[in-house]
Amino acid sequence: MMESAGWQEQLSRVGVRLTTSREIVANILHDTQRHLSAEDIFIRAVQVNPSIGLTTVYRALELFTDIGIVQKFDFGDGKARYELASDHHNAEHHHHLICIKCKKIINYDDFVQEELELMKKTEKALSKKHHFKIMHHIIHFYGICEHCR
Amino acid sequence: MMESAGWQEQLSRVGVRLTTSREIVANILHDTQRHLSAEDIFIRAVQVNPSIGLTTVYRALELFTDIGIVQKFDFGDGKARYELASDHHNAEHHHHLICIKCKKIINYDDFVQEELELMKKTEKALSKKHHFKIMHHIIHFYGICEHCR
DNA sequence: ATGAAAATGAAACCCATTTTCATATTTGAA
DNA sequence: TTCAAATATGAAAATGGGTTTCATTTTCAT
Repeated sequence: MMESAGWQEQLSRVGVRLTTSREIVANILHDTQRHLSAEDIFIRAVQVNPSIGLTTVYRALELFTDIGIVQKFDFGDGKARYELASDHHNAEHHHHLICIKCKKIINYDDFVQEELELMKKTEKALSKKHHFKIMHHIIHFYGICEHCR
Repeated sequence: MMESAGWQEQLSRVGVRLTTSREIVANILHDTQRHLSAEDIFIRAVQVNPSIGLTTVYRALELFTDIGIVQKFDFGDGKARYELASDHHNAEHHHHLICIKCKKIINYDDFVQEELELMKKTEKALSKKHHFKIMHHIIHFYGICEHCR
């Protein structure tokens, strides 16, 4: 998979070291479309380097989230999920549809164009009104999936 | 504040008992504009009835959430927050602006009209496409507040 | 009033995440 | 290159929301 390009520069720009652990985590996120938990990522990381620790995975994820190359989500099942931020790499802007029964998560990107326009407008207004520097937004739809009816 | 009206009927309709614990929790939620955690609610509940247990508060909140009269949120600070659902009682439809540093939460209701239209359209499309029965949605904006810059 | 069903409280438990701390790795200055 | 300071890592222990268990109490239809 050629490029997980970008995150390296991002790290060094922030003055943080480019380590193999971090590269492994970045690659795992880069190579999936799924919504992985820290443990999911850890399990995959161990395949690459059996000596990696869960703690390190957590730390890499926290770092990436702080820098802004990863977005952390809570879908209500008690564990956080991580995805590459939508404005990085090959990740497309999208949102989530969550089944409140089985917790299945579906990505969708319908109406993103309209949504982005409205969000941009809203962001602008909110920034001004509340003096916030807005970094990103999330939209979650909760419902019951076909299978759980 | 006169009525926490509505929740009683809602409970009995679902075949659940109307207890004083539940009333206390419902009233606390009804009387605040804040975004209370289970413990916040517990602390206030104890003022009313010192013998109430934290467990009971959690159970009432879970029940209310399941029934749909309360909405549970995760703003990323490790504890869930609860609000009356926006289509009940005196609660207005609104969304949240969250400071990623100090975790302050601000309600906003700008552009809700446009937002609701877009959301309705999106919900319809998503329902059809993914065979989901959509119950509700959330929108969170994350950024840095004036004070934390 | 009364008993079966449902709700409660305290304590024990669970489990994702964080912290601690001793060790190892990286980097830049000499 | 070499070395020391800064940074990163892993294992184990700790933390802390939230949940489960179980014995007791409350509710409500009869």
